[in-house]
Amino acid sequence: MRVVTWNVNSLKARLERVEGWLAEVRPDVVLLQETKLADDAFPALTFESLGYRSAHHGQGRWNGVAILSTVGLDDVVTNFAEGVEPDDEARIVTATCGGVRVSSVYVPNGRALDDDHYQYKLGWLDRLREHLVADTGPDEPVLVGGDYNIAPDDRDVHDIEQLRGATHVSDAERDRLTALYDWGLVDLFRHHHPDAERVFSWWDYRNGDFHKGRGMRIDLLLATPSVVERSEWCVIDRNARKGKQPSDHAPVLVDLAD
DNA sequence: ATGGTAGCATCGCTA
Repeated sequence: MRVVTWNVNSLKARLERVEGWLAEVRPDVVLLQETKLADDAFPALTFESLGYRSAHHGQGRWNGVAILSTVGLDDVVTNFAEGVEPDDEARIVTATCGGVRVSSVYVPNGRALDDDHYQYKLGWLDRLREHLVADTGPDEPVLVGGDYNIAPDDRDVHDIEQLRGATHVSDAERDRLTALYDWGLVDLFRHHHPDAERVFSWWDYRNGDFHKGRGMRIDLLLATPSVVERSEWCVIDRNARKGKQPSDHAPVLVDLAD
């Protein structure tokens, strides 16, 4: 079973590229972020024609997350699970696909450490943990993938000194990530590439950052131990960031043994 | 120190 996460930065602007990539890579489960679509504008029929069932949680204009699956799509939960304060924005959707409880998450950016949006980000990450406690357990097969807008450690950014005092690398954000690890999640890319440095999943459109190798690894596939054990391989498809009208994020892939 | 690009939707916001 091949599972991927990809922040597409507008599914409307990216649909052709996404379709082409799906035809080439043939993932079984696809976690999308930043669809920027209302639910009634989500191209479910397009994906159906490619063999995918889908669940979308959108609001139009901004945010929006989706799950596509060829291996079943059951018990869909939009927003946080029952018992967790719902979020005003469309940033999480959860479903059971091929026996794995998967979530597609789009963690708030944070903007700046002194911005209210940063407090929203920290609170959102607290609620993500509460969601996991309410929805499932670490002994279950769980995979929470998406754009976390956090670089887990200093090897996951191009130049840590330049980023001091910025979001994505602050202690408080990384503490929230650690809380998810403490619950039972493991960073699959880091698990498979313990020594990797400067391998990124996002590059700013500006300043030719992609071509200069200046990015961050902020798109993560986090999984519980039973999924980690089944994982054979985890990569970031940097090629998908190339060419005309790319998303500013590259997809992250994992293959799970049956 | 600033502003650079992209998407959506306006004449600014978000990233």
